[in-house]
Amino acid sequence: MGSPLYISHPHHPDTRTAWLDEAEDVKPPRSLLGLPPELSWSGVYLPYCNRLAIEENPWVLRMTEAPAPAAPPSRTAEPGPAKPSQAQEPPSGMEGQVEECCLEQVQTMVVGEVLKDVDTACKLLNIASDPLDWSYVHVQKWLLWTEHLYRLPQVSTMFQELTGRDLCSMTEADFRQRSSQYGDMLYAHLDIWRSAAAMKARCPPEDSKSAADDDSWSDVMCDYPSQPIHLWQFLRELLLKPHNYSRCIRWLNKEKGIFKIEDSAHVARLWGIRKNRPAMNYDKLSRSIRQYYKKGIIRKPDVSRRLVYQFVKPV
DNA sequence: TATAAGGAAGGTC
DNA sequence: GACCTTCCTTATA
Repeated sequence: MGSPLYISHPHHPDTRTAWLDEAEDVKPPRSLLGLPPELSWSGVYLPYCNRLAIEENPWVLRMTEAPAPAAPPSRTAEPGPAKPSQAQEPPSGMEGQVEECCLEQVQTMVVGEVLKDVDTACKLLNIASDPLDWSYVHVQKWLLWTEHLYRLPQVSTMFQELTGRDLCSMTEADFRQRSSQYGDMLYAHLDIWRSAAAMKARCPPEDSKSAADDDSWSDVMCDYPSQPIHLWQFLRELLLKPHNYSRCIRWLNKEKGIFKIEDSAHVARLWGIRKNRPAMNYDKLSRSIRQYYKKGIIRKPDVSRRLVYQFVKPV
């Protein structure tokens, strides 16, 4: 694998370890999200990398390469932020090496998760991972996706007729000018994507593959190269990413291929984004699923239940 | 009211 | 023609 990333915060040195120490249920300051007080945290659904982006927001998330492995344990990508361990008794000898090793492993793991999440979104949206390669349509897809993930109001209209290159050339102030409330969040999110793209470009192919391939996801994609995705494939892809999508669709019995759509509107919206069908809803999506009955791809389980379907050929 | 089932017509590739 | 998408009616929990 290439050089590990060091994710630091220019003004809040504790933030990095703060979110590393958090459990699954990370709750960034409400004010940073611009969340109305009536919106409960249970309504905020964010994949790992997006929680990361929001956790840092509206500050700047910096992803920089760590120095060479031989660097001292207290190394940082830039001067200033001191790690929490420095405020305590400095570890020495074996203990310090173990701590440093663990920290690097965690950092590598986190970066891997970020890369995987970006990779997942790229495949679901069918867009390039590098924002510089995005067309107008790709930018709108990414914006719709971001709106969806962050439960933002419609902000994509503020960024119309922009290519990815246009977007990348914009400053944070430009983003704020177009959306005073969410511009900084979008800017931070885009920054993560750009950093991830830069990382992928630097990593050897086998490394980027290992970072972005923890299950049969890539198998699904490789089985159907450059073909329009089918609904059943899309659903399976969501199911194969429980880390990100278990709140909207999940296996009830993976061996038998039985799954349940937990949030029909959410899944329909994801499918609509993927297919550029803004008017997609569960009524239409379910009609498409039912077309699979005759084809022997999906059926209702023996004991029919609402929103529960079964792949005829389990994964 | 939301979901399920399926007919019918039309669009896109 | 395959694969949806859209719209529709009817049935059910």
